[in-house]
Parts: sequence; C-alpha cells; structure tokens
Amino acid sequence: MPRAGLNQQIVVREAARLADEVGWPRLTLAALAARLGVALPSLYKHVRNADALAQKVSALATAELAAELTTAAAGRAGTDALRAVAAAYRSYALRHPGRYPATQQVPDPADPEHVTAGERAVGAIYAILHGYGITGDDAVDAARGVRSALHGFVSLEAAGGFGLPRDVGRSYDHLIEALDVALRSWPGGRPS
Amino acid sequence: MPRAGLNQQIVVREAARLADEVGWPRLTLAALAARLGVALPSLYKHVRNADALAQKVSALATAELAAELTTAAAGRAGTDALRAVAAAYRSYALRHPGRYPATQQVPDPADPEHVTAGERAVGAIYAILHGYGITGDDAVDAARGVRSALHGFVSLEAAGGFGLPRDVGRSYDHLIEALDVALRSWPGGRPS
DNA sequence: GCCGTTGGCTAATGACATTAGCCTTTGCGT
DNA sequence: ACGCAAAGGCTAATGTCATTAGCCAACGGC
Repeated sequence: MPRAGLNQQIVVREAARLADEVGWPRLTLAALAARLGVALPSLYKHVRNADALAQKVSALATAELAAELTTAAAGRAGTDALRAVAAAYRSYALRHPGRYPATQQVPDPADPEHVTAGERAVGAIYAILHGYGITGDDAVDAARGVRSALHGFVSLEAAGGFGLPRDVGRSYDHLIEALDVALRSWPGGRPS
Repeated sequence: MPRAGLNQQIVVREAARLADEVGWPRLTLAALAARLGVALPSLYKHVRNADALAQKVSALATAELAAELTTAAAGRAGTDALRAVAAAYRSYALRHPGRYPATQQVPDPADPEHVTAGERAVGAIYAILHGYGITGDDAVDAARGVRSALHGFVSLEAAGGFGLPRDVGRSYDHLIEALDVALRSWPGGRPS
C-alpha cells in the first residue's frame, strides 16, 4: 500500500481549507481524514489530537491575518492606515469564514510561532494608533477598542446577526469613520 | 420508579445554568441528563434534539438580556442611557458566560418568543440612538456599530483575548466614552 | 541490501446523539 | 372508585466521532 505522503503542514493546511468550507465548529478529524484519503487514526501521526489540530489551524490563520494586516498598514498612516487595515481585516474574515474564528483562540504559549503571529496582528493595530499619537496605557485601551469594533462587526456579520437588508459594507464604512473620530479625540491622542 | 417531574421549562433553565458552568460549547445532553437525574433519552420527551435545546436556551438568554438592557435604559437618555446599557450588557455577559454566546444565535423564525426577544434587545439600542437624534437608515448603521463594539469587547474579554494586565473595566469605560463621541458626530445625529 | 524509523492500517474502547419500543404513573371522565 | 389514554420515564440498539494500541510495509541512510 503506497503512502499518502502527508506531513503536518499539509494536514493543517487542508484542515484550514476544510474549516472554511464547513465552518470552524464542524472541523472534524473524521472529515479531514476522508478528504485526505486516509483512515482517521492515521492523522495522529501528524497531530497530537483534535485540540492540537485546532490550535495549529489557529496559528496558521493568525499568521495569515497578521501578514495581511501588516501589508495593509505598510506605507500608510492615520485615517488611511485605519481604513486599509479595517478593510483587510473584514476581507480576511469574509474570505475565510472557517479560519477567522480560529484566530480568536488564545495562542498556545508553547508554540512560539503562534505567539509571534498574535503579537504581529496586535502590532498592526498599535502601528495605527501610533499614527494617531496614542501611546502607552492609552494605546492599550485604544487597541482593545479597535479590536472590539472590528471583531464585533465581523463576527456579527458572519453569524448572520444583521437581519435588515441595509448594505452591510456601508455600515462597516460608517463604523470605521466613527472609529477614526473616536481615535482623534482619544485621551492622550492628538486631534487632527 | 417515581417520576422526575421535568418539563421543558425546567430542562431549558437547567441547561442554561449548566452552560454557565461548563461553557456554551460543552452544553451536552448527556451532562444535562446527569444533572437532572434522568437517563439521557428521557430528555427527548421535552426537547426535540440537541439543536432545539440550544435554540431554546438561546431564546431564554436573549429574553433575559433584552429585559436587563431595557431596564437599564429606562428613564435615561443620551450618554447616561448609553453608559447604563453598556454596563448592563457587559454585566450580563460576565455573569452568564455560557448563556451570553447563546444570545448570538440567530433567532429561530418559528419561535415567536425568540424573535420578539431579539427585537427587544435591538430595540434597547435603537432607544439609545433616538436620544442622540439618530433615526432611519443612519440608525441601522449606528445600531450595528454599537452592537459591534459591545459584542466585540465582551467576547474578546470572555475569550481571554486581552492579555495585558491593564484593567479591563477601564478599557471598557474608554470604549463607551469613544462610542459616545462617535454617536454625537454620527451622520444624521445631533451633536451635543 | 539491512535496519531502524516513519507513516500507514485495523481493531477496540468510550463519549455522545438519536431512535424504537416498553412500561408505569398520572389524571380525567364516568 | 375505575378504567384508560396520554405522558414521562426507562433500556436497548445504532451511528458518529475521538482516542489508544498494536501491526506491518515503505523509505532512507549506511
């Protein structure tokens, strides 16, 4: 019997793809094994268990998101940077409905790459705040606020929480403009 | 063998309590049956299946949340109302870590009480916006923004997404102040 | 080519959800 | 009181998924 030629990277990547198709909570070892054309227990040669797989997918998704946010922020500042990062954030969540929820998992302290990815994602937010002149403790509060707004919107949207027909993209634009206003008047920040 | 004397209300209420203790995703018919002192299949006399139970718990939690938000908003307007509702929102989520995620489930259209509860919860937000002079389409956008901020913060907090030691309550206060600023400058609103 | 490691497999176990079918209790109408 | 239908328990059986144990072939370095 020929080998399937799997390794952890392939398994985790395919798991991420599967999650995008069936949804994060329905990412299952059984479904993944079927899709990879191996028997279920074979997966245990590449991941410790189902939780560990979820953690690995989380690390992958977090790294991807961090990269896209960083790219969006590059070469921009202030309102420009905010708009670009916000757009990248929502875009990632919409393109990857299964991976996105995975990014909300707290990084496994034992996985340095995961931790770093998380820091890079948050770092993109801090970079924006720097452009608004917000630093120190104020930046901690502001970063929490920005993350809350972005994550809240995107997760409500994904959950189908916005029932009315009013255009969701427009609501997001308004939210980001409001965020811009709020950051300009943030304690410790510099108004435009 | 004497009867346990269950009915749907008791089962759903106990399920909500169990969810608060073990977490929403670990709400399981098996654990619920054990806690109620009956065999697992007995629960099927009171709920159609596990999904239906989850939907019922969602309806209960949504109704509770709506009631607390409405109470908080009563007799207040503007910034006052915003602060009170925001405090009630976070308070509910912290007191009911299992029920809160359930409120994010889209109401079952076939359950009128669930639908009404959802409308009442959103209604509390609209009442606040009214106090800021925001109505019509603008209110739809603003309501989405307010929900995003509140839900985003509260769910990040619950997920342990705020790693730094900085006081979380203070960050929340700042977010609400920022929301106040944003609502005052909202398109269609009336600045203070 | 030999041999240890690696990566597959099957089989067995255990949690949970679900359905079928039985049997007792309950309570209502007479 | 009584009879009886409905309601509310139960056990047993099935299916899915996660996990562990243990087997065996393929691969790679020497």
